[in-house]
Amino acid sequence: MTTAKFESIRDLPLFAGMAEESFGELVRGAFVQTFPPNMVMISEGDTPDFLHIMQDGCVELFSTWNKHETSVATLYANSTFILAATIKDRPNLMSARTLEKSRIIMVPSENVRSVFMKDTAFAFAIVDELARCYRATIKNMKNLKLRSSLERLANYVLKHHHRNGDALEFRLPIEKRRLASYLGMTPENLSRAFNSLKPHGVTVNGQMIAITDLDALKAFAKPDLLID
Amino acid sequence: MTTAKFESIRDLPLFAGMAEESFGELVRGAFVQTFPPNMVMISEGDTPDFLHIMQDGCVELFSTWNKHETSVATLYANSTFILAATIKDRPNLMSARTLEKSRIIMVPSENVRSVFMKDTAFAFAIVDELARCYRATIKNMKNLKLRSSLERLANYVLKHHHRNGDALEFRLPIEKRRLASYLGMTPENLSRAFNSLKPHGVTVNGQMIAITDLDALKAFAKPDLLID
DNA sequence: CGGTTCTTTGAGGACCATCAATACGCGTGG
DNA sequence: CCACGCGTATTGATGGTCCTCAAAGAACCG
Repeated sequence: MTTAKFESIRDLPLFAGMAEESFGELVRGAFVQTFPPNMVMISEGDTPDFLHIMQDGCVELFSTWNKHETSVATLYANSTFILAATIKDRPNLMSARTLEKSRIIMVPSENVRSVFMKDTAFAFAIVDELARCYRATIKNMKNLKLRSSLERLANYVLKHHHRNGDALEFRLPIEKRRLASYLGMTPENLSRAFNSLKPHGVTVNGQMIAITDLDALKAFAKPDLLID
Repeated sequence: MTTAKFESIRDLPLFAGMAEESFGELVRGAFVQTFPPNMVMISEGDTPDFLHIMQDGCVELFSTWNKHETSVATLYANSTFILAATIKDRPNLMSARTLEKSRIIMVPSENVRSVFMKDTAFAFAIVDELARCYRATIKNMKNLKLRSSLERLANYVLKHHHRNGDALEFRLPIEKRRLASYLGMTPENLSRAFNSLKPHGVTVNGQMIAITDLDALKAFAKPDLLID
């Protein structure tokens, strides 16, 4: 069966509810591709021929304008991307590069659009995913516009504290220069910002982050359910 | 027929393709409400009971955190809002206030979700609208992260030049302090920024904006299809 | 082990926010 | 019609945040 090699994504929220037949039609003509690290696989402005689903690895979405570049998001296993561009059949607004060796399932955009019309469960899952991405981006923008860079960093530390099972010590998942770009600051400033967080209960050693005073950090960061 | 008073929205992209029966079911229990100017009708954190469709007037979406407020978007006739929150049945991420007296159609969120499951054309239209909003927000974020405040203002002027049929002179649609907030700056700085645009071919007189040198403005603003 | 990239630190400057004061616009009521 | 009050817009002075440039230290990789 040709769908066998795509079993690993069958249970993702985006596909779990759809009929077996629809899934078969969706992955017809799909293929798995492995990319080496640090490879730009999508450039903004391109028309999206494939919906991308990450099976394994790490991918950064970023954008460029007038010699400036900014990191928009970092994606890990089981993420889908350029869904919106695929659906609307419009040019991608962001570029994508691998940060590590990554295995990615490429589903032809036409399949997505045609199966969407036939399978209600799939359609609903797509709406759900789009709405989720949209809301995540709104949160991101609020974060940028309402907080200083130090506050953004503090909340980033708190968020990853939770993502690591409330561990008080964890490793940064990405390079600091990319974190800086994601947070809308320069690497130099990120370095200084980490130092400025020391009085608020955060110490840094290389990639390792340690929270020494969780209450102080929370008091400073003021995390918010409608942003974080 | 109860759908008569909703005929004005029947031709909006979101509803145009759906079956008459579905439309009837959608607007069952819907109603029109008129709000006075400067009234907060949605507060972030609220659960969305109604999809809002603006028939007439002007509404600002904004957000607040830690005593700071920022303007996210300004909506005019025929816009829908809080669609994502309605679909996901999650709390609103933004507040909404009227800037002028506004007439708004309130469609029960449950109707949206149930009709969505039955009417494929409606489902597709919702995906289209969500994808559009998502992409608009990504553009907004790129604008904020990749450009200086002066560049953002220059591109704002260019965009409204096009929205007004390429008129070289037009009236600002909103107060300057809201424009400042939308662009991520203070009113004082916006005032100075307008002055700084003079060498680039823009003069300001109250609410009136005049482009005196379109080429110079474009050269400075470097507008981009993937942002603007 | 040498080269490359990333990170850190310092000095200086650009950009932007804040505060304060004045000018402007507009609607209300005297 | 004018005076007044209120919110908005502008202008200047000042300070903070953040970027740029430069150089040194640390980590990574062939």
